[in-house]
Amino acid sequence: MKTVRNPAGWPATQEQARAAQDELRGRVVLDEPGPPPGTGTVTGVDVAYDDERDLVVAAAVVLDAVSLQVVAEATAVGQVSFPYVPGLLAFREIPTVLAALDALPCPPGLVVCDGYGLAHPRRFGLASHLGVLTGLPTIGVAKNPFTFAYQEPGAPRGSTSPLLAAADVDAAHEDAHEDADEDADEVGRALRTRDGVKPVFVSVGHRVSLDNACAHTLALTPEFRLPETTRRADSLCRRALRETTP
DNA sequence: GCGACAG
DNA sequence: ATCTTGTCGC
Repeated sequence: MKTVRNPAGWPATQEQARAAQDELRGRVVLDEPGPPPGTGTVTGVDVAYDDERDLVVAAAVVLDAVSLQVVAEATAVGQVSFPYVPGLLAFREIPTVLAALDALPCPPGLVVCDGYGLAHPRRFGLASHLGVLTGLPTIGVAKNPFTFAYQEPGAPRGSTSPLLAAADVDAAHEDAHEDADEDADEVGRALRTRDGVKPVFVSVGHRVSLDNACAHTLALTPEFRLPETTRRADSLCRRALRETTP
């Protein structure tokens, strides 16, 4: 496990980071359904921080999509090079996550991120960003709704409700249709993965439809609220952080 | 101006 | 994210 360096030209300021998002956003592919749920492999990525030493450890864990058994895993260590700013999470996590993905001995298949994709202030969250940089199909599964409005889904597992972002009133030309409920965009879904338990917040990253993103998330939550991919990656990067003693 | 704010 | 005791339940 070797330490990572940022890609050349990686943004150093918030202004550069927002500009990078605005430019890369156009490369997101939204018209592909993505791999069918229950086929191939699914990979979870997550990171853990050491504030004392400004270290970040990333983990990538590949699961068989049917058995959810671990097929492969890898970790990477990096220096934290960006502060936590809501909306700019990717610039803190992605360089080390890329290194962990590179260290895998097999293709990742669908990548499940801890955070957002389209459900983002500039429609370019962590999952979208990772997808554009790798070309891989990605989705985001977040634990919190951020600032997006949503109705509480029904109590049974599998229930959903749209995550709504206020539409751009200036560009929407709402006058063209008088229908109600046309003044908001569905940027993701609140998805109940366990009966009566707080939902997770699913959004598309890259090259996956929202329906498929939700189906994958349900297939990954036979027992717990969070996807098995996220749980495995979370425990691995925490363990790797504990065992990192420079 | 003030509050809210993925991880 | 991370800091943390006990507790309830399978």
